[in-house]
Amino acid sequence: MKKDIQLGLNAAIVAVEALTPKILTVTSAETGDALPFGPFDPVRHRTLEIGLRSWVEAQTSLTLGYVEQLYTFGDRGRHARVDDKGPHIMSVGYLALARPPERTDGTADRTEVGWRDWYAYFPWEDWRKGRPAMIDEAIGPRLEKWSALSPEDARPLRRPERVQLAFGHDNAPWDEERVLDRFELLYEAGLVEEARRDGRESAGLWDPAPNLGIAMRFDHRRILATAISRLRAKLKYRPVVFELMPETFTLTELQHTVEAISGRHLHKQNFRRLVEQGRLVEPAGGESVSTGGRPAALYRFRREVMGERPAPGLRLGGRS
Amino acid sequence: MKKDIQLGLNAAIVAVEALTPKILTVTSAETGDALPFGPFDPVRHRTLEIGLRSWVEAQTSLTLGYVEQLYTFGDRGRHARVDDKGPHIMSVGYLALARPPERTDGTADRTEVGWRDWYAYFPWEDWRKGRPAMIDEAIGPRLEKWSALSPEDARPLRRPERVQLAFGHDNAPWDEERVLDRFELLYEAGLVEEARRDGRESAGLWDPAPNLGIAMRFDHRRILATAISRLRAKLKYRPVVFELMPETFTLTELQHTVEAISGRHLHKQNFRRLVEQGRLVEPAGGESVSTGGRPAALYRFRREVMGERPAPGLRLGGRS
DNA sequence: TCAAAAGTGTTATCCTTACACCCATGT
DNA sequence: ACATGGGTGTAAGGATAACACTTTTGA
Repeated sequence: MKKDIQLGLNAAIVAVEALTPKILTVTSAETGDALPFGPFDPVRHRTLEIGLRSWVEAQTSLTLGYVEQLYTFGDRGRHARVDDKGPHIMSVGYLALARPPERTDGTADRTEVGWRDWYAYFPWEDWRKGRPAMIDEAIGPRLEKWSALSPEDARPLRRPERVQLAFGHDNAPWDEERVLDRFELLYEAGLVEEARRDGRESAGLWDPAPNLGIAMRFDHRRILATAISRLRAKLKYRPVVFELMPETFTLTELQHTVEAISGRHLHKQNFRRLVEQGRLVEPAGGESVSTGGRPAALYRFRREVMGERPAPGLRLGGRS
Repeated sequence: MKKDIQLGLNAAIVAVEALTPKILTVTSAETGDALPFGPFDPVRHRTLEIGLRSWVEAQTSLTLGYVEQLYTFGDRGRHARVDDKGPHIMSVGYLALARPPERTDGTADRTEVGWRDWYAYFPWEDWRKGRPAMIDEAIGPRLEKWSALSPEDARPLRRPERVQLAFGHDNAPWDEERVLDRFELLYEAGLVEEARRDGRESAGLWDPAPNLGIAMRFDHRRILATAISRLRAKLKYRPVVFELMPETFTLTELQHTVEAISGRHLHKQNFRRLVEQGRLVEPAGGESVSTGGRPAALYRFRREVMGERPAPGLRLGGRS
């Protein structure tokens, strides 16, 4: 006996302003923060992506540029308490990139649409000023404890390895792309609010850690983690940063944008050489209105690279 | 007015035997080749992946190891003639890896389940013996013509650039990961049977090219192209090859497997150094039963790497 | 002894990383 | 003149790509 299903679309819409990566959220007093969500109506829209663009534009008066499908979730129990009665709702997650926000007018209701620093949801992901202290203070010890509870429990890997790989303890390197792995660990260990809310407190140790990021509705923080992972990875082999930049920009602005997304600090010259060797930009003429120092030259994206090289991106190397 | 939807799951199940990459297909006289397909029943299965594993095991008596979600298609018109009446069917594509097939018994009916060389569907993708002649003979000229029809039509890129990037004409390098891009070009240009069948003959030039691979049902060949692209890419940063290998193997067997998947010929020593430096394998003791020459040492996968390095894979370089 | 496949050694080259230093502008 | 950010030169170390050659087996 087949059962019919309803499909929802979730969008992680990203923009970078000055030094902060921002994500479009819908907040209401009752339910907290959520990603924009809309139903998919197969009668009105030919493809999922068309459906997504359509309601996003209607709700936020924002035109999306780059859009990419992330993942489809069919997990029962996504919607907190399961009753197994109503229609089954599945959801497809999307990543979308937008130009810096002017101001986004929310929809009516008592909900509020706005841009928020994504590191508010993942404070441990921002390494631009060095390794965040909370990793060694709040997260590390608690994950060690959880890890010791049943170290042989092996799904993909055994717990100690997972923790070490994800958070780079014991001089293992930090891999900024593993945003999702890290969030999943914290969830499984019961260290984020979502875990308790979903009734997993018994699984881990519900040892209330101070401020492991703001929680989101349903599994939206998981979708956001997927989006960040994907974006951080894609940066390196496809020129997606430019979807987030204005028409012309300085090299430092470009670097700051990449740093905001990847959460790492980058070496100035090496970054510039990368951009230059990759022939990703061309001089746009003119100089920026200086912000305190010497005025910077303006550049624009060289769209031609997309037709020249196989994988034009910013091959940021290991550290620094 | 929301309309309910039915969800189907498609699996591209891959195994490599000797020198050929194989894909599990379901063939019937009426409908031709198809990927294994099953409905998703949200009542019986908690997640999509569980649902997939369940019917694959039931139908093919094959236990899947590695499974990865590829993409969700909601395109109307996927199922050839649209009537807009029946339930709307969407499908989620999966990539799965299996050990070399012993023999897979088909389901009853008049359909036949079997393993087929994936290059039967994409003959232009096998570069192990050099650039396939059909690219310059059959494909090149026809795509040039199509490209010239409306060179300014720009979706992602303009046609000439797309063709050059995808097929590497004019000394542009061949990127073995762009399997999907290439198939989409051929489809848009009306050079594969699926295009004509879907009623797109007018769009391109229906200039019957000889044997551009065997067609598949619905958009299954597109899903397969996505699977190959993903697998070829993943090979390079995650140790997925070993999901396709027996417990112990020789380095040459490993190389042949990688070559079968990536469709390229690899340099022997460089490949070995890569494997060694990556610390991906360890000696298993013993030697292979020799097949005509000097017996080779046996190795096994070192699972520990997954816990040691961030992206353990076979970073196959540019060419050779 | 010859074919067939296994298994090294070595070099030129490029890319990555990290040094440290100079330049142009506003206050 | 000095603070602030913009903008280079260059050298050490490592990874890559390509060279050709030796070794061990079975027939």
